[in-house]
Amino acid sequence: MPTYKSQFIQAVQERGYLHQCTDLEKLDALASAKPLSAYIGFDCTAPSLHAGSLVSIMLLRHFQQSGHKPIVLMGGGTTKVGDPSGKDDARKLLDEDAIAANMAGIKDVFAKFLTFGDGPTDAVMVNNADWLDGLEYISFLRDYGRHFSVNRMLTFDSVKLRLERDQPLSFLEFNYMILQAYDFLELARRMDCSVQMGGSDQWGNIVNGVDLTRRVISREVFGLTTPLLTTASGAKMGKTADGAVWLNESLLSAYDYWQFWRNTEDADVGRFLRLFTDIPMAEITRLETLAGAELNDAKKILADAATALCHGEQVAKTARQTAETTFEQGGLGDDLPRFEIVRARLDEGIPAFQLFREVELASSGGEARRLIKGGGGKMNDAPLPSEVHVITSDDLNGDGFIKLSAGKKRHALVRAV
RNA sequence: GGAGGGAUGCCCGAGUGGCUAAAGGGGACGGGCUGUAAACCCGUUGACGUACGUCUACGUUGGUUCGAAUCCAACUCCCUCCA
Repeated sequence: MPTYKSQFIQAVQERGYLHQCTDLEKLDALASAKPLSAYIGFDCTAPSLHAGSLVSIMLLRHFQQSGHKPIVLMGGGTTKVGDPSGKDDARKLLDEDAIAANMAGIKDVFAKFLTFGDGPTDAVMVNNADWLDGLEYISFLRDYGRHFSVNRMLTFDSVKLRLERDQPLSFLEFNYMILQAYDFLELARRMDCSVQMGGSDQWGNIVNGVDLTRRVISREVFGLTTPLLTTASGAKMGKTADGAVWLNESLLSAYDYWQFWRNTEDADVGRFLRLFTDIPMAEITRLETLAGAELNDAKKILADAATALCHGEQVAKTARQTAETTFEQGGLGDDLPRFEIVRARLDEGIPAFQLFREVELASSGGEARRLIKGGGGKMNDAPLPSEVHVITSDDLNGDGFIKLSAGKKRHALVRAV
């Protein structure tokens, strides 16, 4: 493994963030010589970022820790166009209100990973709507459109793959890469930004920005991409039972977030420790030599560290305690979802399938029935004899709770009020 | 503007008048094995009802028929070729 002069490239290399770079040696030399600015763009297509974006966020974090200035670019403008990369269908167009709401949800996360402020290496956040919204069509085409070759644009994966599969690509989406390229130029001008980073699916877009910046202002800027993350068994990274692994606690509880990392596949533990925690390399190297069941300890450390970054130390600790009481002692952790049921109803009795739906362990009565019939529904850790079994206040345990479980991992607590 | 092809459940994809809540696969969920892992094996996978059952569904709207995802008409969107 080669060694690099700059702390940043060294970290990027050894922790597994590097997929492609437009000129690694030169960027390394530059990064060791002076503080740089680098940006990553985030589109506002959802009310929160999810684990898939975490690689990018962590990359900015390392960048800052290495003494450089990270720029978070909110795609308030580009989101209106829609990135065609890696998709067969055009995303449905979001209106301005939805974009603004999404952006508000996304913004908060960054404060946990980066230090914002006015200092030389403090992170800043900008919104490309600031310069994209006011563009004038004809002058934009004349000034910048002439630098883009359609012949070349057609060869980029984001476009080529669509066309090859006979999937529609609107002219609107076709323009996305031009706007993203323009973003880079604009940031180079405004903030002396010299690096754009992003996921490997952004390579084409990034290269376009590098080219455009060179052509228009004759400045050399760099692109660096991270590998596309999948789990060792090939699944897309960032899914839980209920969907995406959101970073906002309002969409995914810290306990579920902790659980997500705790359930990492064996083969991914080392890789994830490098990418998603600040744990020193020497320690990681030691942790990943653990074998068999001992690897579970490494998974807990991974979950602790990742959760602490996103939700705070204390929250991570509580999540861990809940997991340990729930799984290792069969108890009731504090973080399990709780539901209150009116005592009178419970005295009367509620059919099991009905209660399962109410505590959100099943999304419909039918699903709850199937779950219980298939032996996956438990009350107070005992399998339910039938989906119509009536649950009453007699089932409350010594602490005044009824514990309901769907499978081994999903639990909820019911209390009478 | 003209000619042809297409739209099916979370996704892909079969199905050309009743036996179709719709083959098959993927995904997801549950069970088994384990270490809260992977791989593998088994099961489930529209909603509501304890159940015989009822309702909603094959792009949209109408029509033919005892009966339509399947036939007809119009419309919407997409693809291909021509102008």
